[in-house]
Amino acid sequence: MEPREYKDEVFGHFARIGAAFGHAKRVEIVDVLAQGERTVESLAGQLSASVATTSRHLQILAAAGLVTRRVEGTSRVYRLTDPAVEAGYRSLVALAEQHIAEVTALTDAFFEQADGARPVSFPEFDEMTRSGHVMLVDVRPASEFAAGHVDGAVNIPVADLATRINELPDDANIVAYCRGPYCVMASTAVSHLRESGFEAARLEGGYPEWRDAGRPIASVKSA
Amino acid sequence: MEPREYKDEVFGHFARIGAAFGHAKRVEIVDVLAQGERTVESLAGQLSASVATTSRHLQILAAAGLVTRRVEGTSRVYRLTDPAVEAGYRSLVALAEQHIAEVTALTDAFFEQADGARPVSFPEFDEMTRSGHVMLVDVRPASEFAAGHVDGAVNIPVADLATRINELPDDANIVAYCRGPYCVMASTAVSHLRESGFEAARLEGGYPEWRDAGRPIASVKSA
DNA sequence: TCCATATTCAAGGCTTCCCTTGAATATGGA
DNA sequence: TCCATATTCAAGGGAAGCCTTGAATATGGA
Repeated sequence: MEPREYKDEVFGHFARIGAAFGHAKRVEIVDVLAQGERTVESLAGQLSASVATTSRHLQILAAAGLVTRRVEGTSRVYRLTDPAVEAGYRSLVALAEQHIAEVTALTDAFFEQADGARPVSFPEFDEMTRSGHVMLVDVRPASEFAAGHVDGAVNIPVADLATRINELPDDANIVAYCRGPYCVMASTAVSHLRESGFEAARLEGGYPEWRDAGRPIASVKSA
Repeated sequence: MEPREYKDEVFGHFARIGAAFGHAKRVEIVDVLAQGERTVESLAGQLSASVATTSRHLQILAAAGLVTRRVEGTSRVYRLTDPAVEAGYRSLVALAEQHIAEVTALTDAFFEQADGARPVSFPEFDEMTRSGHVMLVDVRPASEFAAGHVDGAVNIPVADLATRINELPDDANIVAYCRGPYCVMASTAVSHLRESGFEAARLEGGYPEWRDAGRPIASVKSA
């Protein structure tokens, strides 16, 4: 084999990984799977994409070795192959944040108009906790909460918020979080809560950022 | 802006970075630029690609914020925007090595037939140094050697090897290195040296791996 | 066995990307 | 000023990727 041929093959393999991250829906799949495993249909709903398209994207990710699956009844449950995939995804995001000014501008603008509130940083959250009654709400789906959550948080998935809003004390400051700085669930929850008369704000980072900062976490043991 | 629309935009930006890494030639460009800056023409030669194509790829990388350039006379000298780009590239490579079995298989097979010699690991190199006369040769181009090299190495670019072969002592064990485990220059040099009757082997890692292992390095100060 | 559910496959039309060729632009020096 | 050099741009053909639709496959339960 000629050196040129060898190089094209090796770099071609590297490029396959890059290309796997080269479509918005596939990046979103990785983002969601980083929180826990999912069936095809559940992912399709999350992505607002058809099941067939989602299945195709999952196959591309699987061909690049980024995801694997497990059969459970008639469903196939996909998950990230290993933690290195999430690490790779995070370095991709870091590059995007650093080099594409639009990402931060877009994010600031979206959340500004979505919930009209400045996010609460971790130190600010600590301060709020010391000075008053704060309730921390994890608005992700129950399965993600079970896989790992901020120690002391209460799980109220954003889908259930309307029916469970009576569980919230009137006098508390409510702080909501979800999957991370680009996840909109906490923002949606905050704007609903504010419309219902609560004091509410969104935590700046989500569960992965909290965990990676070495802060206390917990998970639900399966019975 | 609707949440779905926002997500598509943000993940679309992330995907732009992924897509920038989604072509073999572009990955190779990043690999080469990680060793030091280069002009378009010089890159084109290295890639065995036309200047126009290389220029186009560089523009795609620049649009993703991965490279920038500097004008020098009639040339434009491209470089990686910052060290985070190399870090991102390395995590891509790590994913490929871990998940695509073909990469390691291909690499082993290629070097086996290319120089027929097992590469020398860093500990083995230390052992060789202790027990006998070893000459370490950096076969990369002079500009890359100048930007940083293994402390104590001698620079003989692979292109000059034929004319400078008389600089090498007959009785030494020669160990060659270049840009890394996927770089073929050291392998080419080793097979030439062996044909000329020298004892020669290839170091398993290249300069970046040596440096990242915290081993002693040096660089040439510009006069 | 038969049906409902979950996923994958196949065909198509549409868009995007890639490379080649040849022309256009810009810079430095004769 | 004029030319040589280095890079970028523009147009066109060919390949690859994406999404939709509808059919095919596989599993669990009635």
